[in-house]
Amino acid sequence: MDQRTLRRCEFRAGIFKALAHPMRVLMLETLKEKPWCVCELAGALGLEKSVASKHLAQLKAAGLVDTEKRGTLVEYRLVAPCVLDVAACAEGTILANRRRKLDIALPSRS
Amino acid sequence: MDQRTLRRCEFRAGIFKALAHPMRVLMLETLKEKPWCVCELAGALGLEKSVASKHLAQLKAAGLVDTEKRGTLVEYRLVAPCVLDVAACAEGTILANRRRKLDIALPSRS
DNA sequence: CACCATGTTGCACATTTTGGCAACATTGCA
DNA sequence: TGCAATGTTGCCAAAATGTGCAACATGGTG
Repeated sequence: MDQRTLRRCEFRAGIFKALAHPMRVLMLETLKEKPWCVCELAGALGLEKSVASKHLAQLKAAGLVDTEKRGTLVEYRLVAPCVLDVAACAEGTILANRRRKLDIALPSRS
Repeated sequence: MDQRTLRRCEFRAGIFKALAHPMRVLMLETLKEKPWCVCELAGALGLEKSVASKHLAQLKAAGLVDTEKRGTLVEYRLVAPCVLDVAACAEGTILANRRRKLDIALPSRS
């Protein structure tokens, strides 16, 4: 409960908050392949450009993506690919545990 | 942009949303050592018991923790420890990248 | 049974987040 | 210079979230 622990939890919660939206997860997965500019992402995902820009700004504030200006457009690229691996790990663990509980609840299916 | 991809992103965003609060992150880190009941956690973290219960309910709905009734109290235990490793990985990557950018911006410090 | 400890739920209120629209800034080009 | 393309920001309304308090449910004990 010391201040240092609280700071760490706030920082990590901030990272997770940036990931806590389906469209932002989808954006990161899209950026995994190659950098995209805002209008490309907005078009591919069916978003208003302002909405896409705001989502990307949140990801950037969390340090998950970075930008590079190229003339009149802004390229976003993924910084921390490990968060996507983590998402896959968590999803796998949670689904496996959910299945395990169902097997216990319904043993007749064995 | 197919439905299957969208479902996956929604599921993962749901996991991250459950993690997107400092107190819930702290709860998971606390549960890493051993199972705790609600009143113990509430007391240790300085929370109303109702608040602690609601946070834990969110973690349980996301599949990150599980419960076991022991008489009049309810024990919560961690299901997916990998999310804590993910948090550490992401934090490390982000902080390293942040430092790298500062070094580029301020090369005189080398 | 009454009583207490533990958890959960309902409600009200404040805060935060989200999406859409318009306005503005910046860059490239004719 | 004017104009078009790209991004960002400001504002607002709707939706979601967080917190505290009270009420309720459940299980153990005298």
